[in-house]
Amino acid sequence: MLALLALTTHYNRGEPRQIRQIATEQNIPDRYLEQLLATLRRGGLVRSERGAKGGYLLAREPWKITLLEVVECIEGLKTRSGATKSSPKTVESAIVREMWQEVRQTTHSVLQKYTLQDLKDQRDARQQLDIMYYI
Amino acid sequence: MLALLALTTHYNRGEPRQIRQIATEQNIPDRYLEQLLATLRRGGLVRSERGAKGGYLLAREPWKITLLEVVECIEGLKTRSGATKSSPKTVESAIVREMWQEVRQTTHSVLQKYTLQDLKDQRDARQQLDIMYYI
DNA sequence: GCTTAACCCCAGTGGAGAACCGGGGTATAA
DNA sequence: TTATACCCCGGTTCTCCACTGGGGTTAAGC
Repeated sequence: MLALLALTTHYNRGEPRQIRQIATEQNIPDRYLEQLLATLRRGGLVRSERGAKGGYLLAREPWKITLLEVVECIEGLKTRSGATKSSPKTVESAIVREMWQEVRQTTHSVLQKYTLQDLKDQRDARQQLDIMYYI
Repeated sequence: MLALLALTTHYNRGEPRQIRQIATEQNIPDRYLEQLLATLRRGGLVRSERGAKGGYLLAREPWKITLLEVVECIEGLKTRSGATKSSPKTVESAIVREMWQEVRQTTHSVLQKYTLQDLKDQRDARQQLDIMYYI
């Protein structure tokens, strides 16, 4: 999220952002961040440019990338416990499962209502506030 | 959850329910269930009677026990990553943290709106439906 | 009182996933 | 041609969860 927020910030510049920079700014180990960004690239959320002066860019406009997409991309759309006919053996387990499904659904709807742009806007507003308080 | 649902079912009988029975009915390893119930007891959600003919009972009426209480009891009200002055270093991380906090809050509100009684009612309704379809 | 059924406490094991590190390879600007 | 930065793959460490096992203590029933 921090990395994508960083990419969002530099989105309008049109030029790629390097792993190293993001890593040092956001205190993320760079080799680790590399893997995360690779996953996001395979998921079609960012694109990369290789070679010197290369780096990463958002693949789409930041207001078209929801946080839900981000989460599902990096944690891989888990259909856990082998969804293939893992039958809800008892009525009780089915009820409990559905209850958890509802929980899951609400978190999805929260994550879906925010985009990277929203995050950036919030951050900008917060920074403005901090400056005003500082004065 | 399954164990508590079982206890809810037998709540009106006033007599305790044994770990073994619940375990076999709900396909839970009994030694494991023992620990979970011990945790729930320490959290004040169930009470136990020792000795022969002992077992577990709900500590309160099932409509006064929310699923949120259950979850927080067994997973221990985590203030993760050492909440003690783990300062939100950057503005970005603060924003992201607050976003996750909102997700967390919505799951809490979902879990809070359901009680064990609700779960039991749902199960009873489901069972009735199953019978009708069977006929 | 003795047995037995049940809870009680504590200490460990195994697997999964997340975070992270390292060693090389490949594309591209200068 | 070289330096930069992405690319791929494999391994390590840590933590949590589910689960197991070895003993204790309480209390009902004979």
